[in-house]
Amino acid sequence: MNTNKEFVSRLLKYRNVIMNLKKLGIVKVFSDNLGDASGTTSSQVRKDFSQLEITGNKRGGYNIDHLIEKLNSVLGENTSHKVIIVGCGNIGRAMIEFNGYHNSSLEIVAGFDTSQSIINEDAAVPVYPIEKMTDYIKEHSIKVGIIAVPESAATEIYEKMVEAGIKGVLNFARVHIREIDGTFINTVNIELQIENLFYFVNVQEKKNKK
Amino acid sequence: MNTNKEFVSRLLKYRNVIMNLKKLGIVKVFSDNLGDASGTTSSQVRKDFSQLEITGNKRGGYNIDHLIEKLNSVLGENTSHKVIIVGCGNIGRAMIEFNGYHNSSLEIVAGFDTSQSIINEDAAVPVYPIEKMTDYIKEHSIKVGIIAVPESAATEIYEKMVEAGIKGVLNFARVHIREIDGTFINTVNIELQIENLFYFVNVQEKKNKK
DNA sequence: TAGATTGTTAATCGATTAACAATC
DNA sequence: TAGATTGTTAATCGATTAACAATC
Repeated sequence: MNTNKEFVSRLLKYRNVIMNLKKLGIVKVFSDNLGDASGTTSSQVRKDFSQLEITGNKRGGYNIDHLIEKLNSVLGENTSHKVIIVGCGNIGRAMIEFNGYHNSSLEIVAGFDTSQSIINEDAAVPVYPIEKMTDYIKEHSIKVGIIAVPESAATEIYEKMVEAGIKGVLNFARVHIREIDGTFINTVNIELQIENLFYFVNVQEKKNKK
Repeated sequence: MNTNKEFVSRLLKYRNVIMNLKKLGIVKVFSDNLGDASGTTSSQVRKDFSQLEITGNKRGGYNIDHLIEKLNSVLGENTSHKVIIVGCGNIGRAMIEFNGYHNSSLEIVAGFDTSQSIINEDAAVPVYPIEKMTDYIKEHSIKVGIIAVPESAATEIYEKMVEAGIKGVLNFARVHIREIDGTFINTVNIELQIENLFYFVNVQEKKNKK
């Protein structure tokens, strides 16, 4: 079975769309609709489902409850995912607040920082000094962490996290971190995304002028 | 020539790495090092350069100044990119602040929101009521915008932005937005990334237990 | 039934990788 | 020279797409 990142991300998108449809009272869905809503094609949807041995009805599409059940058994129940965050500057703090009122699957349970002025161990989401990170990860069996520190510190923090037992990292720093065996890194590089957009916008603009 | 997103993103990464090397006083770089630092392979680097007709020296690698010049001519100078942001809640505000002290290529010039309490037209980065968005985009010829509104509002905002003249959008909302012809959307879905990590971490954990 | 949609196979496509001759 | 690295070609790989028979 195909198990790459893109495949899993598509499955997560499908589930997300389906959950929204369910809220609207919809009972069945066609590969065509699901493709549109997920930004892919009907072929792709059917192919993916086929790999998971999810079957539909030749004319009636896919039953939503059935889909959810199957997707959950592959993806795991969409329960809350406890996560810590290192670096509680702008992005870090935004993530913590985002966390609070958005009823998502993501639950940030603690933050860590070096700056004395940011530390607040009594907040709803406590922010501890970085020295306490290793113990916290071990005590709470944290498996996934977010890195929101400056690029110069990212690799070092990553290594410390992994040493303490973290297996997955979402990296907001603007450096490439080399994955340690048995761990996973997803990188979100906002500036790169913006620069990427400008490239395509500019190229098109030049074309149009011709 | 190859012009997909991944290709352009690699070029941007190369430039970023090279700029850092230059700061360190380094004059030439090998495809091997550049691959490592960008999270790709030496083959890929040489292939990419070959497509851009960037040449190195059979034993001496690539001259950094030469590389920067060539990359700039393809990617455009890395000057400041003026951007607006719609939705100034948590993520939006974080982006605005991030913007301030990080000397990056990204410059957020204005924010827009519907919430009266957030609006502040006199701030360093002013936040206007959403009604003023269209005029602002036209007056300042803004080409790229960030969407940081709840998913229910994302598509509508996108369409308004495009109508006003925006060509590229960075989307933080958790929905797939269908691209209007001639425009570009990059999506950053943080929750999806986290869920994606948990999937792989969990799969591995199960494997290890066996 | 006629029409629509699935499920699956084969074709396509393009990106990545490997390999190695050229050459500094 | 010997060794290292580029530049390019060909091979590989896998994901996506297209197509259509099966069937509800």
